[in-house]
Amino acid sequence: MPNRRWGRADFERPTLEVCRALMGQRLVSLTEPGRRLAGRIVEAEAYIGQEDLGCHARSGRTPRNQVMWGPPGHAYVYFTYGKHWMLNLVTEADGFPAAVLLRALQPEEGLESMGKRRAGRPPSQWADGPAKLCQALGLDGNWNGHDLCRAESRLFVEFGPVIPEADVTWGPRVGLNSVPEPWKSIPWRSRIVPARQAEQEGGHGHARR
DNA sequence: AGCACGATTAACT
DNA sequence: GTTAATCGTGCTC
Repeated sequence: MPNRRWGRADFERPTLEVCRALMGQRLVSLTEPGRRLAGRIVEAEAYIGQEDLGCHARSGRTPRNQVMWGPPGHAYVYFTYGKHWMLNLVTEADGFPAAVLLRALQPEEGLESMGKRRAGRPPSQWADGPAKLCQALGLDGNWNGHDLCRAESRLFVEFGPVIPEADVTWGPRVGLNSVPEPWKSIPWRSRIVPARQAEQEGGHGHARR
C-alpha cells in the first residue's frame, strides 16, 4: 500500500503552514524507469507575495516567475547564478504568488542514482542545499510548471511522519544579502533540528549544513 | 543594447 | 573566512 500523496488542498494553505508541514515529508521522483528517487524534506523557506521583497514576485508577474502566480501544487523551478536550478512548490490560492523553496533533503531511496549525479561527495552532501537537491534528483527547467497533484505525476510529495514542534526550528532565509528589512531577517526558514534528522530516518546517513 | 546581480556551490587562503 | 564561476533575468538608457 503506497503512502498517500499530497493533494491540491495540502498546498492551498498559508505558505508558512505549508513550509512547516513539509518538514519530514518525502519528495519523490519517478523519472527513472522502475526506480524511485526519494528524500525526506528537512529544510525549506517560505516566499510570500509581492510585498515580500525577498520573493521573485516582488517585481510583478514575469515570464520567469509566472508559475508562482498560478494554482498551488505546481513546481516552480528556476535557474540562477549561471549554473544552478532551484525547486519551489507553489502554495496558496490561484492568483496569489507564493511558494516554498526546498532547501535540503535527506536521501532515502535511489541512493545509487543520487550518488552518480553527486559523484565524489559523501551522501551527507548529496542534497544538503537547494541546488544540490535538484542535481541529486536530476531536476531542471523542464520541470517548471509541473503539476505534483495529478495521479500520473512523476514528481510529488508523499506523507511522512509528523515532526514534533520541538524538533522544528525557524530562522532567517538564506542568501538574501541585498534584500531590505524586515524581509532579510524574517524567520521564514524551517528546519528539522539536525540532531533529530538521523534519529527519525531510522539509523541511515546524516544530513548536515 | 548594455549592465548589475542573483533564494548557490566549490574551491581556496 | 573569502571568492570565482557563469548566464538568464529584469531594469535602465
